[in-house]
Amino acid sequence: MHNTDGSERSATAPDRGGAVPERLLSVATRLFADQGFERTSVQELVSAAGVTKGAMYHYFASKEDLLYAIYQRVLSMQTERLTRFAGAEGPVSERLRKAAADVVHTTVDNLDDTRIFFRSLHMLSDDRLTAVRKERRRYHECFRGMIEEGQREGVFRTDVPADIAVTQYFGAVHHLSTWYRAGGELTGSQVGAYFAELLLAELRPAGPGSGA
Amino acid sequence: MHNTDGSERSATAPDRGGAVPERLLSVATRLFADQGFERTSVQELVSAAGVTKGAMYHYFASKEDLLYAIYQRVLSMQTERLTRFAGAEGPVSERLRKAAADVVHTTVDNLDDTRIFFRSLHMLSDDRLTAVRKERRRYHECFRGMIEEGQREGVFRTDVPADIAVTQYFGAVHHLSTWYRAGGELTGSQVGAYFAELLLAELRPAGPGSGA
DNA sequence: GTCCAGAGACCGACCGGATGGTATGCCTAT
DNA sequence: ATAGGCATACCATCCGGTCGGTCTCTGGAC
Repeated sequence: MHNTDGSERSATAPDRGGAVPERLLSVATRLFADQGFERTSVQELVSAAGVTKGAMYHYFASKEDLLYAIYQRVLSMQTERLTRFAGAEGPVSERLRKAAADVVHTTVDNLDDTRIFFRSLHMLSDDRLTAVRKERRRYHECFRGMIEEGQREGVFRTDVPADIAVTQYFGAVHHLSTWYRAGGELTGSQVGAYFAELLLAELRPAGPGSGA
Repeated sequence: MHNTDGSERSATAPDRGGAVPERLLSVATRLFADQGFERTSVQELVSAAGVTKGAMYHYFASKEDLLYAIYQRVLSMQTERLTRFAGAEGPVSERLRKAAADVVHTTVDNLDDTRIFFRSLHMLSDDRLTAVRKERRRYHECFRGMIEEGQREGVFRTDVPADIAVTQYFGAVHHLSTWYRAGGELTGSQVGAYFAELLLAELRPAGPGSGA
C-alpha cells in the first residue's frame, strides 16, 4: 500500500503508471473517500486515473462494481488479520488486546477505505449489501468469541453482554475515519494501544465483592 | 371550510397534516435516513410530503438548506441536554454516567437524525460544515471536561487521555445508527446503561486497590 | 521472415433520462 | 387591493452507461 497523503496529486495530475484496473481502484478509493461515492462522477474518476470511460467499463461492469471491489479488498484484509490474531497462542486477554490494537492500527493505515466503508454502504445493491453484512458479521462474531471465552474463564466480567462490548468497540474504531488525522500527535499504534487498554479495562471483573 | 377542491394527488399516502415546513422537515428526515441525501430527489420528497416543489422552495432556499435545518435541530437538542446533565449536582462520576446514558437514549430515540448526521456531513457547504463541526466540538469538550474533572479528583485514571475516552465513547454512540433496531431485545435505556457502565469501568483507576 | 486474422485493450462521441432549481401566476385571507 | 402561500410548467445541466471504431499484440500459415 503506497497510500500516502495525496497532497501532491491534484485533478490536473492524472495517475499514470501501473495496470489500469489497479489504478482505477486506487484513484476511486481516494476520490470516494474525499468526496463521497455519489459526488464523484465517472468522468472525473477516469480523468484522474488518466484513462477514459471505455477503459473503465472494460474492466468494471458499473460504477457500483468499482465500489464493491473496494469493499471486497477491505473485507478480505480485515478478516485475514483478525483470524490470525484470534487463532494465535497465549491467554485470551492478550490475544484480544493484540487484535483490538491491530484493528485500530490497520484502520488508521487505510483510513480512506474505512471512510468509504460506512459512508457508502447504502449505495450497494441489495445482494451485495447482504454479502458485505454477512462477512462483517462473521468478523464481529470472531471478536465476540474471544470475549465470551474470557468470560467463561472468569477473566472478563459477565454482567455486560459480550455483544455490547464488541459493538461499542467497533463503533469507536469506525469513528476513527471521522476524526483521526495523519499529522496528529498520536500514531495509529498509540491510539490502538489506548483503545485496547480501555477495552481490557472495561472488561475486567468489577470490584472484589461482585462476581457472576 | 377550506380545501373543498377534490383534486387528489396522493401517490403513496402523502403526509397531510400540520404546517408545511414541519411536514417537509419530518418527511425529509425519514427519507434522508432511509435512502441517503443524494438518493432522495426533491420531487420524491415533496410528493411524500403531499406538496409541490413550489412549496418547498418557498420555505427552503435549496435542498441542502433542508439538510442543514435537520442538523440544527439535532445539534440544539443534544447540546441542550448535555449542558443540563453536565451542570447538575452530584459527584462527577454520577453526572458522567447519567449524561453518557442519556446520549445513548436520545440517540436511539432519534436514530434517523443520527444516521443522517454522520452519513451526509460531506454534503454540506464548507461554511455550514465548519459551523456544524464547531458546535460538535463544543459538545465534545463539555463531555471531556467532566472526565478531566474526575481525573483531577482522582476518581478516574490519568494514564489515558480524556480525549481518547471521549472519542471512543462517541464513536460507539454514533455507531448505534448502524446496528440498533427498534424491535430488538434491548431498549435504548438498557443499551445506555450498559454503555455508561462500560465507560465508567474503563475510567476507574487501574490496580486492585484504589491507587492513582 | 512476412503476412494476415483475430482478440483484447482502450477511445470518445453520444444518448435517454433524471435532477435541482426557476418563472410565473392563481387563490385565499386580510 | 395586496401579499404571502402554493401549484404548474419548464429549463439547463449533468450523469451513468453504450457502442462502433481503432490501435496493438499475438500466433499460426506459408
